[in-house]
Amino acid sequence: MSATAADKRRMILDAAVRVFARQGFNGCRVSDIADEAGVAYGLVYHYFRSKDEVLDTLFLERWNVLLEAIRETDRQDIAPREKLRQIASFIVDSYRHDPELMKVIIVEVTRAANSFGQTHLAKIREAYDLIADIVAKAQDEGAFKDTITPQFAAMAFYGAIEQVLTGWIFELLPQGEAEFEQAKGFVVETICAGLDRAAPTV
Amino acid sequence: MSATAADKRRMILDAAVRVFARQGFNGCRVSDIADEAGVAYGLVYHYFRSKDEVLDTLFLERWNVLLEAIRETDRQDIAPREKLRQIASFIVDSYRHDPELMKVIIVEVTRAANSFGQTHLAKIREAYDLIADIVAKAQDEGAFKDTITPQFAAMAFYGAIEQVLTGWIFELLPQGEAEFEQAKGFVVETICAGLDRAAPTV
DNA sequence: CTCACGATTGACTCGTCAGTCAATGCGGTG
DNA sequence: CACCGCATTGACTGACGAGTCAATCGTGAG
Repeated sequence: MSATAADKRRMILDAAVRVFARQGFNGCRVSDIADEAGVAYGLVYHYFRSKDEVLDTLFLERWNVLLEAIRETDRQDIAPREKLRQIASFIVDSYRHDPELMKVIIVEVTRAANSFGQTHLAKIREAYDLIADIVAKAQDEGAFKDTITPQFAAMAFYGAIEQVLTGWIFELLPQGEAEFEQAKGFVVETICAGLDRAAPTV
Repeated sequence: MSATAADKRRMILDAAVRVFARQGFNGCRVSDIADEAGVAYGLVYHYFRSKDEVLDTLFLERWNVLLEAIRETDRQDIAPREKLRQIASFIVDSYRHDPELMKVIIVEVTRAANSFGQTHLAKIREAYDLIADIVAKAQDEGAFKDTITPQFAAMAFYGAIEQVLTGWIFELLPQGEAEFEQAKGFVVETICAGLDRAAPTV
């Protein structure tokens, strides 16, 4: 029994991740993806309308998982700091599990968001808004000080994590199991200390 | 008297900033740059070896200014927190002064270090290292706690700022004079509170 | 066994651009 | 004025690569 239809589609997506990570979205040919997947050129166009749609699909697939993870975290009855820790954890684990996919999402999609559809921007904004909501709620409850707007806090939080991933992606930071765990703690410790009510407001 | 030779080169660079910001590096033609500059197609190749070299030049020009600003800040005999504040200030002001150029640098270069020469990575790393040095020195002096490695701290700091700029660039955050000033304070307050010795280590 | 239909193939088309180059303009110099 | 050398022009070329499509394969139903 050979690969079924759905499998081929998956193979193309997985191959695309490797190719995009290696050569960049603009630096690769559709034929590179087909070759990497061990599939004929035309089959890519059987499953996807265009090269763009392949990238879109990868992004949406993963980003929706992230959004769901954030919502799930927010549903729990735990301290705001713990929520942020779970989110940081999830993102770092996503990188640990599939660094190439995260590289594509961080490096290629942001750039693409510029040129193609605003669709992605809306999705990305959803994540920021969810994080901002968590911060806003924490401020209402008095857990976080309210001298920083939730929007800025969300940006600082997400930006810090993303930059650490970027450091790993471009080998500007050493990476390994120890660093992954360390990073979760560092990011949350740093950002939350700054947001915490107990922190001195300078 | 019409524009001199050096002026034309400058005009091409300035036009490139506008075009790259509007259409992205990959989404524009060299002829778009020439048109925007009000100059013949071939002249671009008189001053630059290739389309890539135009982007390279823009990036290096600006990044070297940033590096010099960081070094100058570090030379002063002021508290580490004040140093970070000056750096954040410089970056935000760079955006205020020329948002299109910063957009190009952040979106097309920093995030594209992948496809682009590794040359840029070395330059980018220099900035991170300078910031990390400031943090390391602060830890030695006991001003910052040493539970966070200087490298991570540098990433968190730079990442937080860059993400705020990205928010402005993609209109995910409101921008204006007030926001620019606010942002400087927020980023430094948040990150430094987390790094400060006085902050609770969780 | 045969038909039908989706899966699969890869050669081909067709537009798009980066980069070239021969021709022309123009300011300075002797 | 005559000449030189750099600045400037824009039509042209050659490569490249996204997307098309007609032909072939494989399989499940009748």
